[in-house]
Amino acid sequence: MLSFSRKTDYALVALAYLGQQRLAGQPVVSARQIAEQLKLPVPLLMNILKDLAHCGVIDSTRGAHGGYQLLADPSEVTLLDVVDAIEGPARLAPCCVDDTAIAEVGCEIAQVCPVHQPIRQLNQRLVDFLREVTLADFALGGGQAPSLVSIGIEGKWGDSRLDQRNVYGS
Amino acid sequence: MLSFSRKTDYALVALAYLGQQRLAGQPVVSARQIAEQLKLPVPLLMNILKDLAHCGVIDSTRGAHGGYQLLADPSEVTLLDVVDAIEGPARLAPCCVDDTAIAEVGCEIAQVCPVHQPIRQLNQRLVDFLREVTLADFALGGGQAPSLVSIGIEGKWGDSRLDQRNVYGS
DNA sequence: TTGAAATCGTACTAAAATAGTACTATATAA
DNA sequence: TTATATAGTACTATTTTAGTACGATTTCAA
Repeated sequence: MLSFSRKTDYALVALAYLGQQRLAGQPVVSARQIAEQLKLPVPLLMNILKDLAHCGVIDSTRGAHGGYQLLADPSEVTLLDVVDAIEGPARLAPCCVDDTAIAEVGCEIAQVCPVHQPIRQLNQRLVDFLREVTLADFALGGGQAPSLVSIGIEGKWGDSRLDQRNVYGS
Repeated sequence: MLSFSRKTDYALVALAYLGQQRLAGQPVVSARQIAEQLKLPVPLLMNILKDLAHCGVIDSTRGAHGGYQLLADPSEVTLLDVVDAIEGPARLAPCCVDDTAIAEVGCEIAQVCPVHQPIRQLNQRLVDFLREVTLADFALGGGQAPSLVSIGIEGKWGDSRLDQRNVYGS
């Protein structure tokens, strides 16, 4: 539906939290602690953090007193990195990326399809956009969110809430 | 997955086709004809066209010799119109639009969530972006695609293909 | 060396959204 | 009156997403 998956959503919240904790002098945080603070299901969050670690967005330390921490500066981590880590390569349509897969499937209207090229161009703009936005834009006190304030919308903090993340049940 | 649904995809192809037909002097086209030309499942395409007509993007004529046609100039129809018609209001997360629904659900981390406001701002940028792009950008010969060529990517037409739309089986 | 706390990897199940179908009613033109 | 077309609605199947489970591995500390 042209929206982030809930997992990407969780990832952003978790990453913002990691950013806060680093500023507070406690860079390494366990999945359990994050989940408890943000009221997220623990095993799901663990999977998300695993993905993020696997893609190099965060660093993981095993064993007792282990946990996760931000690797790079928040302004170095782009929204594209996060989306790619959780949802796979961002693309408006399969044909925007996966040429071989298309060939396999064999789209019959190849000679007719009027939207292939425009959609690829759109996709490129989307990707560029996702690369512009960084974690610093999502972390309280972690930056001035340049690419966000540039649109002239500056709501106040404090009445924040997310959506239907599963904080009301299990 | 931050992508168009297949139905939106079909909608864009169909709309582009309607644009072509109008230029060719045959503005009114039946769903069956569109589906045959573009190798799309007829009943599904009909549902899509119904949605588009319902939202005023296209006009429908019933009865024999009836069909669908573009209402406005392609440069007047935005990508946001199409996405809204097919997928409902575009939003990166539920909390970007639906404040009452959030209240019902009752997100427990309201006082903590660090990403609510940034995501809403992002969403606003996305919506603005979708409003910039028009059908003219998708119709062959229907315009110079200003918002697309502006990124400097101009592939040639002709080797177009879409993705796994169901053109290879039923 | 043992136990607790943590991540790693993988596989599985459940739920939700999407894709696609079916059918009846209504309108229009010949 | 018949053929062709959309309107509306409801249903089913498929795919994707969300969430769970579990055994293995690493680390620290007693």
